[in-house]
Amino acid sequence: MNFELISVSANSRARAGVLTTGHGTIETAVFMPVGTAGTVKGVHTRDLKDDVKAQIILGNTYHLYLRPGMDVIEKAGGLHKFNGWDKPILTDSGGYQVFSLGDIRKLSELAAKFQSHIDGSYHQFTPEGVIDIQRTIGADIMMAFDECTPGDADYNYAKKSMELTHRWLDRCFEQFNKTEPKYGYQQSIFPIVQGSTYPDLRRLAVAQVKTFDADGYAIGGLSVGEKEDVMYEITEVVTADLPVHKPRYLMGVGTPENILESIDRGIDMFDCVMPSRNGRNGMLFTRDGKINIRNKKWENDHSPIDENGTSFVDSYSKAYLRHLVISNEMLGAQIATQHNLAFYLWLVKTARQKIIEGVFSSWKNEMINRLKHRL
RNA sequence: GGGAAGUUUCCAGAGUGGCUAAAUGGGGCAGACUGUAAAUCUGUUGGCGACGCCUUCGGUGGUUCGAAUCCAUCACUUCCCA
Repeated sequence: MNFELISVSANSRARAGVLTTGHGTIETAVFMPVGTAGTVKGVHTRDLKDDVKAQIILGNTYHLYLRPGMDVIEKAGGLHKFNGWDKPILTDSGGYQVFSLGDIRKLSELAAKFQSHIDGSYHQFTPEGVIDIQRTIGADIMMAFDECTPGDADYNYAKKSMELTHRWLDRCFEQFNKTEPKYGYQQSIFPIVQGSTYPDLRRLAVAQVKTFDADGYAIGGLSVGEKEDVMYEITEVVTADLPVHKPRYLMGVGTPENILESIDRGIDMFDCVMPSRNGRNGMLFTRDGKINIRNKKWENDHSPIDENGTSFVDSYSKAYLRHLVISNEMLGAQIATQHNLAFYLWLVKTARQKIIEGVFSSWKNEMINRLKHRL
């Protein structure tokens, strides 16, 4: 994997780059649609590629491991073959599930033990096992197995949690180094910086993570309940110390505003369920602000969903989409998801362009003002 | 022609003397959603000069301190027998 910085903003840390993987190149800053179960819910790979213009999508270790299971994925020849997506894939390690499935798991030094949310069966993830699973999935970018520390963790818990993540990181790399890709292309592993909302812990974490010469570095444990200005502050602390010549991935972020602010602070890669989940739930993101398409005011608005939109679905009318969403028609969720993803991809692509043109900051400020609106 | 059951707030449907502006579901309206246990979840849904008041349970008239709940009568609906 190779990362080349094309341009860096003069008056901020914003960067434009090109990341090269075994499944092609990725122009950063990039937004990666989330496809937990091997599918970006409701969107065909064709539309994802040609219409949304996604460059890379996510899959999830925990979900794919439980269903369909590694046997099926391996027999398919990896996730790319299984779901028909021939561009890069990044898999999350299951660290977030350790966090979000909190009630049905137990952490120990050795492993995270958990109960399947599907059938209650008992399983455990070790750092080694998680690497093996991601080898089988065939992710271009695999994530280290971490504990995603909750946003309200006290200092002591955050420190212990971070240290566990670091010990797990050692094991992840050890396993990574003694195993081989299964499908003939290179795989990379990104460590994850934890340390919660404490700058000194975050600095320690960066230092620790940097001891591995990884292809890229992720920031985890943000947008998990802490205040937004704290998230920005921590992002700044972390990007200040990360290697300049490697991509930085801010996990799970965020709103369009969050993404622009984070690009400004030196982030290259993003993923978030927000455009897809909120889309399914009737919320649209546009460059002029947010729309709750279920609201009565759109009942007879026969204008396009988004006059400035880049997706073909944007020519459907608001009134029609409202009808679909309210009637619980599956096409409503599909259109809204596709629109939102296309918007997110447009947003980061435009940010990249503005960085290259050297006008990112002014554009960002203007954009954030528009995005705040509620239509 | 005879008999039976029923008529409740937008709909369906509980409630059979005071704790009932009235369960629950649907629908409506609004909100939430950040490495997806989410096509999910939450709030609200008679009116108002709102910690109180007013009007509601087919119509009318009664009984009672008090009625959606009991009685009489009228209207309508459904079912059964001719």
